[in-house]
Amino acid sequence: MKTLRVPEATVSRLSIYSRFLERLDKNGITTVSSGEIADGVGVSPAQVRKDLAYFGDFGTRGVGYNVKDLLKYTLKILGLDQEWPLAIVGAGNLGFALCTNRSLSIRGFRIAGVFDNNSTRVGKRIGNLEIKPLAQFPEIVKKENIRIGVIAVHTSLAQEVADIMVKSGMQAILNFSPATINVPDGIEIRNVDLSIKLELITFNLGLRTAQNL
Amino acid sequence: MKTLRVPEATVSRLSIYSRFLERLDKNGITTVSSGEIADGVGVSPAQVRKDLAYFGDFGTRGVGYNVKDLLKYTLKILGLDQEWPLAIVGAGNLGFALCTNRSLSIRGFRIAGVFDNNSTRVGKRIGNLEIKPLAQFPEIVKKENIRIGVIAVHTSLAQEVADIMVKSGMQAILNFSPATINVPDGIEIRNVDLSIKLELITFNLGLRTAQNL
DNA sequence: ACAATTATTTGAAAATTATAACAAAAGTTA
DNA sequence: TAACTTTTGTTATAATTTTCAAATAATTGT
Repeated sequence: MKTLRVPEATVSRLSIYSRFLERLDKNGITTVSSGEIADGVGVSPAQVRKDLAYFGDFGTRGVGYNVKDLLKYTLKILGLDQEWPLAIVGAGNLGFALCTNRSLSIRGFRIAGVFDNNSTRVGKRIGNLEIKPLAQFPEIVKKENIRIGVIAVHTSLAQEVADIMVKSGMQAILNFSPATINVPDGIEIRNVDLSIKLELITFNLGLRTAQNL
Repeated sequence: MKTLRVPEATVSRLSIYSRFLERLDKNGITTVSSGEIADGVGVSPAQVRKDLAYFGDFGTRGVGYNVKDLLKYTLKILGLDQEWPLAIVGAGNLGFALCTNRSLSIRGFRIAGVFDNNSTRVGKRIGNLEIKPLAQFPEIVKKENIRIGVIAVHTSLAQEVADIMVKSGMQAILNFSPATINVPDGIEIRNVDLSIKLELITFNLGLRTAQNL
């Protein structure tokens, strides 16, 4: 099988294209050019074509891309032609926000379990989901066939939670804490860091004032 | 002034090094080598040295880096030797989570204003902060000297909120909605997308099953 | 004081990623 | 049908980023 390596940045942009296509489709637009996609999401047309070319010839020269088809392809490529159940550990404010976040559910993610060890939280409900004690994590993720775990606990507990996730057979972990998590090879770990982007901003604003721009 | 361009990836990693150093310092460790930093945060030692070298010669050959000093330098470089007041628009679950998030405050960010147009939310308090109507945004950010706006509203309102932020003189915007935001040149926009990383995961898990790894 | 060791600097090489240019294909018009 | 326009897919070029390797500096132990 020819599995040419795709840059991660390309996959991330594919997510963005995909959502843009969703919007076009919702607005009844049937055809779109690389240039229009580029304008819509803020990249160059060449980039759009190059990115899509990794996965196949989806367009028609002189015409552009069929919105519905390309949307279907991008979703398929991203693995979003199926529902992905998630297990969130940490039912604090962030965990709560994630559970109720619409942009996740729209894209095919379903919160299938929320866990916490804080006794004031366990037993309470978020939507129609009951917060379970962490001890039930292994059992529930097995029953629900969950492969992706989400860490939404405080930094100091993050590694511990990750270990439990690994032991319970999670194949991928999305970590919202600023901690650096260690996992065995073969397990995918991704971090969403709330302050890294802010620090990128302060770095740049700092430069700006330094140079009086 | 010699302002050699620093890769964005380098700045992001600097944030990570900086937090690692904070932890070392807290544990009373005074000296650290590039290899130890590398192990701690999951990059290569060469990468650590190269990244730090953009900003100066902080290390001593044969010894390594002084933790306290390097921490101070990294914070300074990132602009975190001062407090940054933030204005959050959107007091839903995500906005609430951001307001109460400790990892932001630890790094010198202070939520100086929370805004919403939902009348069920306006007037309520998050901690010791009162949720204000969006109409008061221009006035308050001026008074509080806020340069960074945070978008935590639903996708459909994101651009509108960004426009208000720009008009009110924000120099940078951190956008938590999956919308693509357009801002004039000179204004910095950064996106934190909750589902892009998840879709990167599903892409990779998809490949994995496709190849039976 | 000197060798041995450790670990940074520095600069070059390699790899990766993005940009630009262009030929090929499809549709359109005369 | 032939010329023209549009827009893709692809190849080539450029820029960026990471890795590697040699040179240098400080420390420790003998």
